[in-house]
Amino acid sequence: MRASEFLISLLRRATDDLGYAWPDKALAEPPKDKKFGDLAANCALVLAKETGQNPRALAEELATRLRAASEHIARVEVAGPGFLNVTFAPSYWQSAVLRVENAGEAYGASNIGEGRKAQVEFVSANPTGPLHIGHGRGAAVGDSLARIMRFAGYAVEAEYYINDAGKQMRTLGRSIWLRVLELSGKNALPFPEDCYQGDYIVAIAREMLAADQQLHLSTEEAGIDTCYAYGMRVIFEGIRNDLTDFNVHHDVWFSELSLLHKGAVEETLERLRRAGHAYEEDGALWFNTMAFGDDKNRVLRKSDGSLTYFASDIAYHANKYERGFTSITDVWGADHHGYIPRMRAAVAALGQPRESFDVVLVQLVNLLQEGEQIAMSTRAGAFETLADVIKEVGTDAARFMFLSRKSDSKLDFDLSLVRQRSMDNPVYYVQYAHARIKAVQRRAFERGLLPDGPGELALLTCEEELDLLRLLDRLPKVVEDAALNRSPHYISYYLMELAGLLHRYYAAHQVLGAENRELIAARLRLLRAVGQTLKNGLELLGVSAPDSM
RNA sequence: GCGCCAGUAGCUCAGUCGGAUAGAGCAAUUGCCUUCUAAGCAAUCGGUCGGGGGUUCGAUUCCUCCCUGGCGCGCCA
Repeated sequence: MRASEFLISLLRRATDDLGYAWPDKALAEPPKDKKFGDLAANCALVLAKETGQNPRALAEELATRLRAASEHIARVEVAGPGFLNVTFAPSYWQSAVLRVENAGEAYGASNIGEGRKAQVEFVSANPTGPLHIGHGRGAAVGDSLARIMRFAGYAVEAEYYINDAGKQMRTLGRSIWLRVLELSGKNALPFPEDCYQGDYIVAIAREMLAADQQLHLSTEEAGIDTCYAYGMRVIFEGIRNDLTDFNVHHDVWFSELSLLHKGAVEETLERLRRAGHAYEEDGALWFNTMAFGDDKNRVLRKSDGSLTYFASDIAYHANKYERGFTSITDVWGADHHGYIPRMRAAVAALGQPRESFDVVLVQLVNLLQEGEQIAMSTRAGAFETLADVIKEVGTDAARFMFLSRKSDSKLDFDLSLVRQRSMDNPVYYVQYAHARIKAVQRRAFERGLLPDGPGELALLTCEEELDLLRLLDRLPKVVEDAALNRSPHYISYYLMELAGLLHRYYAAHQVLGAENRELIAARLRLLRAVGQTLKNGLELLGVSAPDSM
């Protein structure tokens, strides 16, 4: 059991003995200042507030009981307004190594998800052009979130929703078709503004013409259809390749068209109508989202008979619930935030609990070079696409950069910084810690010092070692928090801190140069546990843990 | 005009279901490589947590009013 859980279990017993119910808001966390001990518990403060008691007196009573409660408790002090500052015996922290060794690759995993079926949907970019850097951030966040939730005990499926129906797909076909005509010298008209401008459209047109030199002789209708089918396939292949290169995995690729073919959208509209949430007005079909807190009601079917995106999005989410997910997380670009109230309204109208649906907003990415903004124009400039960025800085550096910020805040992505090997670019700092450990292990092996030696963990008593042990102990809690708050960046910050402690330890103490073999063996065990923990954390971010750098 | 997000050290950012003297990296200054990887370590410097009120024993955190920036407010997709 990790330390904070252990402490809370002791405190629960103590409060029980005193005849109080355990306050759920009470926490046991490392204090800001180490001089306050290993963990600070605020339960006396919370309890005093609830019961109108003197917090310090209550804390004293709890402290007395706590001191007698376990041999692992070395010291308990009442401080400030009524904190319980608790210091554990080193033996407790040393046992963290055992917990890492026993769990191995699973260290940090937990079961707070209780096996609930959870879906994380992310990227879901329309297959009308290559992924750009903003999609990359959503991809990193969604993919990492799926990994983290899986590790925290959810049964996670990662999904990509393909908007393969609707007007923009026809626009794609038309864009390519017009380029085909242009390249064949048949059309001197200026290229329309509402068509896709990117160079990739021209490239696809050229490719198609090379394969079929008679293509431009088709009728417009057939030409557009051909171009659409071909273009979508090429672009979609490109998207899948980019995601693979970016170490991003989706379990399910869900087609909007398949929903329409099944009649699921009509069915959903009928369902809303029967439930009294949809009504006809001005020749259109409306959804009364205001009844669920939205600003205004929204159109489902326009007066010209065509469906809105919102209609198929509702059907899509209804479908998610039909597939048995009880936790649904959508990762959206922040420019879609205005969509949240109506989607929440839809979830409520479908009779699903509010907490079953989450949206993680990912803010736009500001692409810089040497501190200067690179214009994200429609022109296909250098480094605009995700593929270019990966090529330029690598998957590890790009993912770590995306995941080391709260997703809902703007991100300056400076190519020159992400390329740099400095603390401005912490991915190397963390990876280097792992590589250093591996280097020591290799050297130990060469010298015949087995990394698997028993090593008396009780010898790990210096301050740097205890700092590492205390932090190892916390990983499971960090993963839980990251999963519950849908915040992959918690993992990044944890890893930077752990890497920092490792580097400090490395500089302060010789592992292989320790006084005796027992101490060497104990330190090798500690290093191995730290290495495993770094690796597990990096895996959650989808970043590699290299053995050497 | 309305709504969402943000404003924390010179820069980039954590922290915010109320807690103790607000943290990290970078930058700046100064040390540390004949010893396990210097992509590293140590030390110094650096703050009215955008501003004003309020609630509280206690507010960067909660409420309220402003200021600044980004985004969004279609029978668009």
